[in-house]
Formats: sequence, structure tokens, C-alpha cells
Amino acid sequence: MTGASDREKPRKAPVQARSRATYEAILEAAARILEAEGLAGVTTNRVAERAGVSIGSLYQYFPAREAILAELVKRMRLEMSARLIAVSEGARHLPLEEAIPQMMAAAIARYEAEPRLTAALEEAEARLPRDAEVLTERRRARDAMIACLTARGVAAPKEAADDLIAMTRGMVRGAQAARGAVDYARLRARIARAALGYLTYPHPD
Amino acid sequence: MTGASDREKPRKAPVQARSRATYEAILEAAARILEAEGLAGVTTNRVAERAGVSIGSLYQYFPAREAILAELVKRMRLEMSARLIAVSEGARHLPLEEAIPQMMAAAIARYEAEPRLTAALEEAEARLPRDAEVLTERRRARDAMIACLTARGVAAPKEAADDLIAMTRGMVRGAQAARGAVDYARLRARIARAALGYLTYPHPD
Amino acid sequence: MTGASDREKPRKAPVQARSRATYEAILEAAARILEAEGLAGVTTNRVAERAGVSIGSLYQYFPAREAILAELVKRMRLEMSARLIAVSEGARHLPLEEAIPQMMAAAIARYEAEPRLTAALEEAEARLPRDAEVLTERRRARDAMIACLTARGVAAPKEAADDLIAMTRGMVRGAQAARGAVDYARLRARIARAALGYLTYPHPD
Amino acid sequence: MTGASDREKPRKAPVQARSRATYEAILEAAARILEAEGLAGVTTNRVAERAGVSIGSLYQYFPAREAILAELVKRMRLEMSARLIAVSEGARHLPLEEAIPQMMAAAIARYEAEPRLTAALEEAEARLPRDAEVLTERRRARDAMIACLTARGVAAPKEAADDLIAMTRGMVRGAQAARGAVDYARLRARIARAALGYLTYPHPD
DNA sequence: GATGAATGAGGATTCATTCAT
DNA sequence: GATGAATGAATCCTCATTCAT
Repeated sequence: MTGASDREKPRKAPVQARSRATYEAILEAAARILEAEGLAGVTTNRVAERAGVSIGSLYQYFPAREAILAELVKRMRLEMSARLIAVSEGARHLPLEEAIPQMMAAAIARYEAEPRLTAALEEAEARLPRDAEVLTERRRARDAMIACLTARGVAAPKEAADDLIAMTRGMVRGAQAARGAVDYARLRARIARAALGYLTYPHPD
Repeated sequence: MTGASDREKPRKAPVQARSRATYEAILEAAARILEAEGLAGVTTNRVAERAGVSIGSLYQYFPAREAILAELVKRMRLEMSARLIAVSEGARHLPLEEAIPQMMAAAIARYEAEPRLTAALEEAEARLPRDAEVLTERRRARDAMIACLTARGVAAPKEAADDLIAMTRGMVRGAQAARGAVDYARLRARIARAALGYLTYPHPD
Repeated sequence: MTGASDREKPRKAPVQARSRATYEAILEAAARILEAEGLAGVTTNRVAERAGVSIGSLYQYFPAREAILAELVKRMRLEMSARLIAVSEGARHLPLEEAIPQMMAAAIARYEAEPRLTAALEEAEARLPRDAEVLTERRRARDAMIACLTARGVAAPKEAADDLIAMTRGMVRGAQAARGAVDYARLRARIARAALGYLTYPHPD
Repeated sequence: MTGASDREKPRKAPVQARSRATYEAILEAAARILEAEGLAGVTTNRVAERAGVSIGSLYQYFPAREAILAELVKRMRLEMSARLIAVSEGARHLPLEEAIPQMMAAAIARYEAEPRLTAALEEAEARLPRDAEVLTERRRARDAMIACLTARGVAAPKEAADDLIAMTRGMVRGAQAARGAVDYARLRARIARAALGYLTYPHPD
């Protein structure tokens, strides 16, 4: 149902210290290349070389190129959902006008920290077969958003959650695609405004 | 400054009828493959084959694979800007609440008509070196949006135009990425609401 | 049902003279390597090199390594069945004692002419997915054998045909596996004797 | 002269009980993989894993992949020759018509018991450098056959022994290569008939 | 003795592009 | 002008073997 096969799972869990270091070195190398050159730059040989590891070692840990990307994507989603959930809990008693800006800020935090890598990973995610764990994390993030809205009496909270997430993503990507440095403080403010505007604008009936 | 070299320009302007037909056949073939299989499916040999043309001929008209994609991207941008400009003129005397929905509808019209091709072309656009003509069309579309907002007294109209475009794109892409058929009528309504919410929500001061 | 997919079919029929020459050069090179080093020696790069052709050209004509082998196997089977059929027709009016030696000689002719290549091709045949044309040729050869036996009143002709073919193959392979040069005249005589012995030995009842 | 080097010999004689168990586990694992997937499936890492042994340990007992296969081949030949010799002795006082069916049955017994493994091991044998012990066992089996024939006044007994062995092998392999389950009782009968026919058919002079 | 991490040569295949005909 | 045969760098991946721990 999810389409992910063994090709996307790490081949063996690295238990020993040396193993662990190699495993992480490979992921780190892949992330750095991804960041600098995009998906197409991530070839198995280059990753291995950059990680200071032989190509054979790379394939000891990852059964296919895709598995490296899948692991990075999974970690990104985990980070994102964790942050969103943390904020949603911390903001439990705040009114919509204060909770939403915090949620939106959490949603784009990773884009702020690593714009290029995050964008490349989202692209990778779209290309990879659907992965159960990734879907789970996306769901958890979405559920946090839905809960946040539901608790504040927002109508059609699921739809709204999806729309807010999509708007946000669009706006960060738009800002990052433009030439020049991004002013994230302003961007956060605009995204918050867009979100609140969307949520408070009267429905037609 | 724009990064586009001769690789992205058609090699020769096809003036004669037969040339013209070949040229268009190549573009059409590329578009159909792009739609069906995404960017990776568009190989020069397959495009030539599908167009019923020899690979040698393809290279008579396009100096490189990228040039084919660049031309398709340019046309997409042209279409989009044309539509937006037309609507902005037609809506000149409408109030914001009516003009914005029309503008937003124009902005996503191409996504509605050819979702897969449009998405693939945007992806191609991101991968290609920046092209002067493409940038021009984007600017024209943006200017139409800006004018529409300025005429209605919107504050920070440039920023707002960019944000509206980005939000819109995010929301269409989000809807299309989700499983299942997209209900475009509802989507248009939500996008319009998001836009109006964004524009009317009070600025902090 | 036969298991052969596009991987085993030549990719394009070579029509032009240059094309044809390349195609044949590839097959010839593969045959020579097969003969000298066995199946494992037949790598696509080595075949291409030996054929004096680039690896890309090889893949223009054959979609996979297996397709080269499949084509060689097919030709071998064609040759074998053609020879057997020809002999069976030429021997139509001969008695069993004369027809059988001729049939057996036909059956091993290719082993005589190219012992190592023929053995290697049979091994390749066993490894490849079943191919419709190959099966057809095998059937044609078998049918010729069956007809030959039926016409002479042999009991259980199908079974006998299969057994004769199997015995023959065993004996040639055995002789060729032994050290030293094979005396094919003697071998033919022994095979003929084995066949006639098998056919004339009284059935238990 | 025989071509076998240290690569085909077990590295150390496993004397202690634990060593012995490991050694046997490796061979057993290799045999099971060989049976299930053929020669190509037998990779050193998979054998080690299946044997529940580290790859390093495997190389303690066998200097190379080939050595594992060589040992299995040797055992097969040992089994075969032992069986044939036993039968030839048990049948010492039987006439040709009774002795030969017993000998032939002995010759194919291992194919009956483990068709796939036996076939794979013969293939392995053909690929491996000639090994002295294997040759010895083959000679012993052949000598038993020769003795059996000589004792019964068969002309050219060496040649006949080789031919019988070769025919037999051809017929079993033929039967096993065909689709469907093999009826070994019938097969044995046919092989016996072929052998007796071969032996009793009058020589030309 | 045992372990298993690491190695890297080598194999199959693709695809943008050139150029002789 | 058109054709399509030819090119070869680049990519993914396997597997026998070694050696530090």
C-alpha cells in the first residue's frame, strides 16, 4: 500500500561504534552534496568519496541510492513533526492569534535552518516511493495542526490544516526561490498573517 | 546575469512550413512525455522518436535537450502571464472581493487544465538556468497582480503580490499532491478566501 | 508462458549495411569469447571491445547482455533443426539401420564443427528464460526424429526420440570433456550403435 | 598436471569438534543454496550467513569460494564411486542382463535423491580446475564399470564404460530438464535398455 | 580463534551528443 | 537538410577477499 520496498530501508543497523560512524558519515556526505548540488548530484560514488568511505561500504549500509535519501527524508519529517508537536503542546492555552504564529514558525523552522537541504529533501520525498514512517510523521504533524485548530473552534479543521501547511510551504519556497537573502522575521510575520487571515475571513454561506 | 546560454535557445527560427511543423512536433512530443512520465522520461531519443523525427533533426532545431524544455517553460509562462493580464484588465472596475477570486482563478487555470504537465514544467524551470524571457513573463504576471492590488489601495503591494502567488502555488500543489481527484471549484474558493484573508487581515503596527 | 521478455529480443533489426555489419560483429565477438572462455567471459564491455564497437553501439542492437546470447542460441537451434530435418527427408526411404546413423551424425554435426562454442551455447540456453523461437526449433528437430522413428514402426516414438537425443548429447559431451582430441568418426559409429541398440533391444513385457 | 592449486583445498583440517561443526555447517549451507539457487547464488557472504558463521571464519576454513565448491564436488564423486563399487561387487555373479540395470541404477541414484544439487555440482565441477581427488574417484567409478563389463566379456570395455556413463548422464539430465516430474522407475528401465542395447548390438566388422 | 567492517575492481546499462553518409 | 549509426562518460551495484579489533 505504501510502495516502499526493501530498497528504501537501511540494510543493516549499525551497532558498533565504527559502523555507526560510517553510517552517519554517509548520511552527512549525502546531505552536504544534496545541499550544494541538488538531487542529481547525489551519486553513490560521490557520496562514498565525500564520506571518505569505499563504495562497497556504502552498500553495506544502504541497499540502494534511494535508501540514503529515504533515511534523510525520514529524519527531516521526524524533526518537523517533533517540533510542531512540541509547539502545539506548549501553546495549548494560548488564543488562536498567538498559537498560530508559533505553529507557523515551527513549520518553517527547518527551512530557515537549512533552506537548500530542506527543499532538496522535499523534492526527494516526492520522487521516492511512499514510505510508511514518513507518512506517519506527516500525519502526526498534521494531527497536531488539526488539534490546534479544533481546540479553537475553527470550522473544517482538517481542510484548514492542509491549506495552512500548503500555503506556508508555498510562501517559504517562494521567498527562498527569489534572489537575495530572506528576511525570516518578516517572512514569519507574513505567513502568520496569511494564516490568521485565512482562518478568520468569513465563510460565504 | 541571467545564466541562460545558447544551450537554452532554439537553434534556428523555423520559418518554413515544414520546419515549423517539425519544430512543433518535437515540442508536442516532449510535452506529452513530460506529462506522462515526468522530467526523467524526456530523453532526446525518445522525444525524437515520438515526434517521428530523427535524432539528428532534433538537434538541428534544438542545440541541447535543455533547449526543448526551456521552450516549453517559456510558453507556459507566456500563457500564464497572458491570462493573468487579460483578467486583470477585464476586472479593472471590480472591487477587491470580486477581482481577487478572478485573479486567483486565472493563476491556477493552467494547473487545472494540465496538472501533470504544469507541475513537471515548473520542476524543469527550477532546474534550468534562469532565462531572460521566462523572467520577463514572470515579471509581467507579477506586475499585473501588483497593479490589481495597488489600484485597490493594498499596502505593500509588491510583497503582497509575491505572497499571493506563492500561497496559491502552494495550495494547488498541495491539493494535487494529495491522493484522489481534486475538486477545483472548492479549491478555487479556498484559495480566494486565503487571498482575501491575507489582504484584509489587519497589519500590526 | 515462455518467460522470454523484451530483454532477450534484439532491439532493432539492422537494415543498413553498416548496421548489419556491426550487429554481426557483436555476435561474432560474443561467439569467439564464449568459445574461448565460456559464459562468464562474455561481458558486454569485452564483447564490444572485441567487436571493435563502442559499448553504446552494442546496446543499440541488444537491450541486454542476455539478448546477445539468446540470438546465438537461436541460431544454433535453427542450424541444428535445419540439418536434422534435411537429413530426415533425404533418408526417407532408407531402412532404420541406415537412417539412424545419418540422423545421429546430423545431430552431432555442430558439436563436431564447434565443440566448445556449442557446449557453451547449450549452457547459455539452460540459463536463459525459455524462448519461443528456440522452443519451436527444438520441437521441429524432435518432430523430425519422431517422424523418422514412426515411419519405421518404432514403439513409443516420442519417448524414443527424446532418449536418443539425450543419449547422443551425453555421449558427445562425454567425449569432448575427456582429455585429448576426439575421434569423431569413431564417436559417430558408437553413437549410431547405441541408438540402434536402444531401438532394437527387446522391450520387457 | 591437474591444475588444482591451494585455492581448491580446505585450508586446515578441522580436527576439534567445534571446528568440525563449523566446517560442516559451511558446506551444508553452500549445498542448500546451491540446490535452491544454483551456482550463482553461492556467494561467500551468503554461505557464511546461512551457516551462522562470520565471513572471517569461513575464510579460516576455506581459502576461497572455489574451495567450498570443490569439497562438495569431491564428496559427490566419492558417494557416486562408492555406490557404484558396492553394486559392482554385490552383482559380481549376476549375468549382464541383471548386472547392468543395477549398475545404471547406482549411477543415477544421486540424481534421483538430489536432482538439483547434483546437477549444480556437476556444473561446478566443469568450471573448477581439475582436482586430483575428484579424478581419482571418477577413475574408481569407471574402473568398477570396466571390471563389470570385462568380467562379462564385453568388447572394448573401457570405451564401453565411458559410453555407458555418458549416455546415462545424458538421459537423466534430459529427463530432468524436461518440464514436469520425472518418473524414475521408467527412466531407470529405459536407461537399462539403452545400455543393454548398446552392449549387445552387433559390432560392424 | 572469531568477528564483521571495509575494500575496490569489475560488470550492466543509459543517454546526450556528434558526424559520416 | 535529413538520417541514424556510433560514441563513451557516467551511473548503479555486487561480491570475493582482507585485516584491524
